[in-house]
Amino acid sequence: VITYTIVIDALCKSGRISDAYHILEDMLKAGCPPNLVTYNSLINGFCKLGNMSDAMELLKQMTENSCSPDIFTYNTLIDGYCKLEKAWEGYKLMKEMSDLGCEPNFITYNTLMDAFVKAKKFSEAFNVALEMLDSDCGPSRFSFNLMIDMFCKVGQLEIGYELFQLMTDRGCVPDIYTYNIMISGACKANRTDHAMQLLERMCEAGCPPDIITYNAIISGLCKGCQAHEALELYEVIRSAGLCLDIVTYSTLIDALCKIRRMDDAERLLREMESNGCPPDVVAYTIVIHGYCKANQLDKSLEFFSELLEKGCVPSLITYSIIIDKLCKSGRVSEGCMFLKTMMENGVVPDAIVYTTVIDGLCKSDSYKEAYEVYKLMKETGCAPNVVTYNVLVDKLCKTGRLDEAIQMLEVMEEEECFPD
RNA sequence: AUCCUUUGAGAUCA
Repeated sequence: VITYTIVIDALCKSGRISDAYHILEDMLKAGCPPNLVTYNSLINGFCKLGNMSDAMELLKQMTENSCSPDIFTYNTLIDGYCKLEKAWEGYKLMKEMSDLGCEPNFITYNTLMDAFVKAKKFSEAFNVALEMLDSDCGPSRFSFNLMIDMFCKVGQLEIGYELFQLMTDRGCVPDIYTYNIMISGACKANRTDHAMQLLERMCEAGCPPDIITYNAIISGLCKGCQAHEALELYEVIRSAGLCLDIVTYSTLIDALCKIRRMDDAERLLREMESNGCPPDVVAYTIVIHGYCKANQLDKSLEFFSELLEKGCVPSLITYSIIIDKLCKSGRVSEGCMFLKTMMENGVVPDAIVYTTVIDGLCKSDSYKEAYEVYKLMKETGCAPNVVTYNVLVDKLCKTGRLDEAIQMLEVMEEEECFPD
């Protein structure tokens, strides 16, 4: 059995699921009954391929063969659902296993929390965190890191700090992830002062900052309009013996763009190239955005071509930035054309690009066309957000079409999109 | 045999 199981697991991990399944059939024929681990390995194989129906089928089959699923089985299945963005199915399965007398462990909770956070379902994630803390599953350092991160992401720094204390009390030693998560959280909440304190604290705790730590701080400083301070860190990083990575460079380039030092930004882009760190889409997009803000659309378009020449694939954000600038430079029809090109290149528009175009059309007095785009976005299953409605309502109000504006507010209410 | 967490780019507003 062990030999068979090892082979099955290896086949599953290299994606050869049907071969693995044949071995299971051979085992059954040869009168060598698969054990729990055999089934778990195969279920994991199906789950990793996103084939939940076959995975669930195996769950049934193993039960019939008097092999009861254990915590590994359920965790594997829950993770399978989570990776398919069906965290709710995973959550239901957790309740089910609990009812069947198999208590979830910290891995079960970690899996679900991570999935809910990635789907931005924070209240659900919060709920799972509470269930975990209430249980006696003994959350791991990993669990605490996940929880702290999710509270930081919703701006609840204080809870993050409390959890930091709690984990220490429970004998979990904070690691570099913990510190980086908290530093990034503090930076995002515009508390670079806290971030700096944490930086000192981690050094004292014998956990030296890494490039990710500095990247987080640089990004925080840039957001707080302290681009100059961010640029000073360049030297600090060097003297700490760390290498700048692609994120450091892009963040610094963004800082330079924000203070309109486009020449320096461009120089740094060239420098990263010669330092063996070739710019990616994000780096190019930052420069493109910088030139847009500096009213040099021609330069932006030059960098757009360069990006294509270098074999980078423009992202939704790259397109959005150029579309926005085209619209705002009175070249709305070109903006619309660009949107079309983008879609032809297989990039699926989101609410932000649609809103960008709608805004462009509104501002060029083409409410009718704007409304057409709004309808199109709804037809394609893209939900308009508050900003979309703000743009439309603003235009209606400014042109004295108050009745239609009020109607629009009613639509918002129907869609549970609440005015801000 | 199961989770693998932290850092960079986009839209409205007097």
